Amino acid sequence: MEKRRFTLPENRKIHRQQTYSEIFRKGKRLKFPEFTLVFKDNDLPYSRIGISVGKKFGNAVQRNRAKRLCRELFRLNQYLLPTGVDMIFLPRKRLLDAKWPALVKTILRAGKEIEHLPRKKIQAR
RNA sequence: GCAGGCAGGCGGAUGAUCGCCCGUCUCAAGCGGGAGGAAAGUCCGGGCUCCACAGGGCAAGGCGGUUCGUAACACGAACCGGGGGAAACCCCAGGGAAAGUGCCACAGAAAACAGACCGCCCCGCCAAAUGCGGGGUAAGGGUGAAAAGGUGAGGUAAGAGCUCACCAGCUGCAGGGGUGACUCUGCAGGCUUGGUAAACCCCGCCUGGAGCAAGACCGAAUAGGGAGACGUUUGAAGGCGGCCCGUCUGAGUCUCCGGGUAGGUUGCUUGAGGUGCCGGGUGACCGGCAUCCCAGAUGAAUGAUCAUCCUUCCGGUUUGCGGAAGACAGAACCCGGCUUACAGCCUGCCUUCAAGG
RNA sequence: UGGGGCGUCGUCAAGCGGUAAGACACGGGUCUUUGGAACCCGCAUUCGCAGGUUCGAAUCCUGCCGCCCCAG
Repeated sequence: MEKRRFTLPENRKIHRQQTYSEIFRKGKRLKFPEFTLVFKDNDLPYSRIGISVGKKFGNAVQRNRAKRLCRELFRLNQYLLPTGVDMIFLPRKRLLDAKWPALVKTILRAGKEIEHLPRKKIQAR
């Protein structure tokens, strides 16, 4: 079995404001108790991650923790999630009180739902 | 021991696995480093950078006991003065109200060039009392946050700093102490001049403006500016081609310069630096020597998971065990302060009370 | 980073040193067979919070807290 590396290079992150607005405009949304996920197909051989946490969420410590948890969720489960998808995490307040196994469960369920949706689109074409 | 005051410190620990950012010439590996006492609020003061600037004044804003400390401060230290507390100790924007102007509600006679409601006293009118009129007075009354020195004696028609003694306070002078704020003692004076300047104001002192998104450098694509060269029946340039010839298209093409957007680089971390020892100073702090290099991100790193231990709580209670929680809070150019938030714990000194020796 | 503004009853608000207006809403009452309307009465001892100045502070000063808006 090939040894997999759980790294997160710079090009797996979404940086540009334009990309964010595009995903928000054209992407689909999935709501979970801990966070909302906005996602859209990209034409790349890998998936990318973006995180958006507003000022209302809390102070800097709480915002940072939310971002780091989301990033770890994506990084550690990147081979179990569909490829070629841009996804933006919108954390909710409950994320900070959630337990790690529950979060993993949620992200895997999200991955399955995403995988089913684009296939329908491909078949329709 | 209880209660309290002051000063200072810590801010969970260790390991494993998977990651992130920076440095080590580049990539990988390896190695080294990777949030705080407040990093916070952005309330002051500086450094640094750019712009402006002969000198002086005004305006505006800030500060306000004194002397030190400091790069500087609105900060700190010591002291002085005032206030609070039984004490340790704490608090104070703490210059000027005998330069001027304003304000002081209600109550009260009167709230500030002093004044007269009730009183008290004298005189006149009336036979007398009451009453009325004229005058003197500021002791007593009541109002108020605040009422024109206090007490006693003399004095008087009644009284009054009108006079005297003592006390409080003011001004001036002299002397002693202190660098000084100030304080102590003595003498003289007028007898006493309300509060408010975080009301206007006066006096003294301070302040040029912006901010690292400062500033510097590199710089696409597209559009456009300036200069020059070669060209438009004597054909520049481009296509075909390794190149020349040739042939086709054909009116612009090429070079240089300057500005400059996206973006990138730099500023960017060695500094009024930390730690230890010694010395000076009551202290803030300063000096010397040794030693250390300790985050530099930029759509923004410093994390996650799992163990073991520590602290606290709950169930349980002999131990064990099971479960939960671990404050406030995240660097953004860098320092010095101030202010605010903070679970729990530790250390030293001091005060009061209680008990014992 | 720099600058500006606002917090007063449940809501909208006036007041800017001397007892905190008013409107709507709400509660009670009068009137009416009942409801509405009208009228009367009631409704802010934390004026965002904490200190200070003053005899006295919503108002003046200082420090916090929250919200909103600009500029680059």
